[in-house]
Amino acid sequence: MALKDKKPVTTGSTVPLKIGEVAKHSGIGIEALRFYERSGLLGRPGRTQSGYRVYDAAVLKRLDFIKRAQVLGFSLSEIKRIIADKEAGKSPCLEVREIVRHRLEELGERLKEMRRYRRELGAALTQWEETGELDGHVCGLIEGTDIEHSNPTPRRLTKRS
Amino acid sequence: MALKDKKPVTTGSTVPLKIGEVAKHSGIGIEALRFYERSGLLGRPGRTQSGYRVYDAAVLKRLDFIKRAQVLGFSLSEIKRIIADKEAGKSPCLEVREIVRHRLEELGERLKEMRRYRRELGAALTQWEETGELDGHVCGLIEGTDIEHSNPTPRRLTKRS
DNA sequence: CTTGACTCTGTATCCGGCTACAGGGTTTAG
DNA sequence: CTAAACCCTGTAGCCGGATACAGAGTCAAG
Repeated sequence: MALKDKKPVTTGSTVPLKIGEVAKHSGIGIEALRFYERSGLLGRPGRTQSGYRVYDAAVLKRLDFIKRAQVLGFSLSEIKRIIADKEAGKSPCLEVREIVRHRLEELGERLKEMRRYRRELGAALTQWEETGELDGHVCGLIEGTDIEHSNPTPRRLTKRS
Repeated sequence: MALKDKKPVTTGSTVPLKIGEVAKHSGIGIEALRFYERSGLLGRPGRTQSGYRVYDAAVLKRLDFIKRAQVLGFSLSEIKRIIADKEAGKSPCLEVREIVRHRLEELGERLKEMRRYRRELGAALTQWEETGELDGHVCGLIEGTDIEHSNPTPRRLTKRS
């Protein structure tokens, strides 16, 4: 206690954050942070002698990246690979390129599909908002399978059990 | 490679498909079909006296709808609501409109985000494919948290059991 | 009749991504 | 000194969306 490394700070920009603070600033939740750590997304943080995690403010950027990537549809394990490659100093993200390119393609396709569908939906929407009726577009897609076919519960004519 | 129309396929007349056939034609898998049924997405099909499910070919359209909706990010329970409303003859999908409109908005936003990010990623990709180096864009997003802060596992200086 | 493909129900399992909780230690303000 | 507010580990649970398997009945061909 005589020597508290509490806040010499100042070195670079390493303001030591405890997990709760990280949670607050990142909006990610303590449990999730630990979960990320377990999952290898964060790289283990420093510890105080008593075992408390101490984070460098930079972790916030990382978390931000993670969130963004997630929103884009990257899975945690992909994100992990991306980060791992980068971290490992492995030449500029060899497989990351793969992942990214791949994602990019998928992205493109989903974009197209979504746009197409959006048009469809949007059209149907306005159309039936005006008419108060829909004729076939969206709900037309549902159409059929008239749910009311079943026999009155013939469930067990045979004697099972 | 249409369905075997061994029977007059006139209005709603049930070309009886057994679950396996439905699975094959829809590409959805027997277990999943039963799961959907349990989840209320399909409305219970007819049964033979022996209890086998008998589907009307129309179910294939429904399944198609489900798949499409899923791809678009609708959850099964939303899809269920949509279908339920339609089925129930409830006036033209009142809440469906809500759902759809809502989705539409979300869709729009995600589209924008995705496009933005795609640009970023794409840019970084080509750039570092040319230079063989990346300088900051994508991987720059990762940046920081230099993983190597930890003390050599100081894990438990205190004695905790 | 026998066999093999198919189906039934019910329960268990998986995966991803968290979240909760129990049962402790630590820090700090009063 | 004490209590509150943190933090720790470990394990369990949840939700969505399936998937697997066991154990039994059914059906059609040979």
